[in-house]
Formats: sequence, structure tokens, C-alpha cells
Amino acid sequence: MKTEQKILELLSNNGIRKTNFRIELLELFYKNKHGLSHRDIKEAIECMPDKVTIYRALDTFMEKGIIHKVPDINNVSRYALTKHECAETHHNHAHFICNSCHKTFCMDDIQIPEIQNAHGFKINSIKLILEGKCSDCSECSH
Amino acid sequence: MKTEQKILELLSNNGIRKTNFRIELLELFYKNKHGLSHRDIKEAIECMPDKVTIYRALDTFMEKGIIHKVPDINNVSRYALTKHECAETHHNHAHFICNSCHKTFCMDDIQIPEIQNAHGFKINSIKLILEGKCSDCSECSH
DNA sequence: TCTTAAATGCGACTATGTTGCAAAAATAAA
DNA sequence: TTTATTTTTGCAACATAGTCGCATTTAAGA
Ligand SMILES: [Mn+2]
Ligand SMILES: [Mn+2]
Ligand SMILES: [Zn+2]
Ligand SMILES: [Zn+2]
Repeated sequence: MKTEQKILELLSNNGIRKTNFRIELLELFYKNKHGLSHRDIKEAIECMPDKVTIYRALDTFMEKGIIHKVPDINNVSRYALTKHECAETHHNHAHFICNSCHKTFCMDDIQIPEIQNAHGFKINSIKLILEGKCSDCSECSH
Repeated sequence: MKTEQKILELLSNNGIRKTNFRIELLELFYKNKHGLSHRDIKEAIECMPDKVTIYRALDTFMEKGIIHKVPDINNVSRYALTKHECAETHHNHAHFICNSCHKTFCMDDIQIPEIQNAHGFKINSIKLILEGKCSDCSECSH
């Protein structure tokens, strides 16, 4: 299915109105393989929405599970498309942060380890964050 | 050895001057079992330092390895004492975040899993973050 | 076309964090 | 003890991230 079509369905299925901005925002998420910050979005979106509009779209997409938070080095919120189109239960996955370009990637195929309760702490979920160099930054030596 | 004594040695060994504020800040870190944010510190410290003074002390302690960053739910910087007094190499360890009180704890005894390189990503370090309920928050039901 | 609920823009606001510079305090040297 | 050097501190100004209320606009349904 074409991306454009998928985006319109995604908005329909979640009862979100098809405004130019929200369509363009989803296109941006589909185009990028890494997590996007508010600033990334502000700089990339053509129709120049107010910053509040961006924050509110991100909130809405989060609530509907269309996007999810990804970790970031500098304490900034980043988001990426939630890929599990079929899964009802949230598919927990690892994330990779490149120490060179600071991009964050979802690693859907890496196994999250099981940890048993420790010292009175009741563990509900586990986050695994890998750091290193992404493929783009590995190519150039030194 | 008494905490007071340990603090003075810690400052001496790292060439940091023994000001009232920095001593009090280290006392605060010794007293707390969980990570502290700038705001936590501002509210707890008696001698009411300027916010910049706090940020700079944290920077200095970080550089010397006296404290380290711990994760936080709301993208705020949090810090905790680095415990490995003997170890030269940085002892990598897991962290636990309580979803109820939002405190972060260092879990020195939990094994960090080994992950092999995946799809061109070169992995240098691994962070493991556990979420759930801490012992304080588990006690009270519901 | 008309209605209504969602989405947007604007202004004001809070919180976190940084930088430059001058004054104060801690340590080392005399 | 006094002096000199280097840290540490406080202040002001700034930068960026994020939130809230309210009036206006717009998408979608009747
Ligand atoms: Mn992800
Ligand atoms: Mn820790
Ligand atoms: Zn990279
Ligand atoms: Zn708790």
C-alpha cells in the first residue's frame, strides 16, 4: 500500500482530522528511520505550524499509539512511528543511540532480557538502550 | 570510616575545594539512596546557593567521576554517587525507576546482558533501565 | 449549507540549563 | 601570618523546551 494511503487510513482509524500539517507530520515520520525531536520537526515541516500545534499533534499521536517515545542523549523528547501494525499488545523493543550523529533507532529484532525481581523492587517493564555508532557514522573511519 | 571524613577525602583527592556548599551537597548524595535532580538539591540544601553554583558543582563532580547520571522519566538530569570506590574501570550497572514516586535507584548487582552487533550498528555500551514499583511504593496496596 | 467538535495560533508563562564577568573565598606560597 | 594564585560563587542575561487558556479557524458529519 502507498504511504499516502496508509497515512490517511491511520488518521481515519484513530478519529484524527486530516489537516495538511498532520498529514505532513506523518509523512515525515514515515520518511525517517530515526527518532524525531520537536526541533527536527519544526525545521522540516513546510507549512510552518506554531510550536504548540506540533506539541499537541505529538500528544495526540502518542495517545493513539501511532508514535512512541524514543530515548535521547540530551534529555529531549524524541518520537518514532510505532511499527507493529498488527499487534494489540505493545511490542517492547530496544533502542540504539549513535554517539556520533545522536540519532536514535528502534531495534525491533533485539531480544529484551528477562530480569527477576530484586530486593523488593517490583519490575513491570524493561528498557534496553544500546549506544555506539550507526551504519552511516561507522563508514567514515577515525 | 565516617561519612564526613570520606567526603573530605573525596574532595581532597580530586583537588576540589572544601566549601560549605560542596560538602553539604556530598552529604546529601550520601544520605539519599536515589538519584537527585537539580530541583531536589535546590530544595534540600540549607545554604541556599545560586542555581548556577549547583549546576557547576554537579559538572565538576561528574568530571571527577564522583557522581554519575541516572535516568529519569521526564527528561530531567539526575545524579547519584558513584559507589565503586576501588574500581578504576567504570562499573556499568542497571537502574530502576519507580513509576509511582519517580525515584531512580542504582542496581549494582544486576547483570547487564551482552548484545552482539546488529545490522551495521556498532555497539559500545548498553544501558538497562527497569521500571516498576520501589519497595516504599509496593507496601501500600492499590 | 449549516453545525459542531477538533485543530490551530497567539500570548503569556514555567522550567531547565548555559555563559560571561566581577567579587569572594580557599588554598598554596612567601 | 601575610600575600598571591586559583577556585568557587553570585548575579544578570540569555537560550531552549514545554505548558495553558482562550479566541479563531477548519474538517467532517448532519
Ligand atoms: Mn522505538
Ligand atoms: Mn547508577
Ligand atoms: Zn550516527
Ligand atoms: Zn517509589
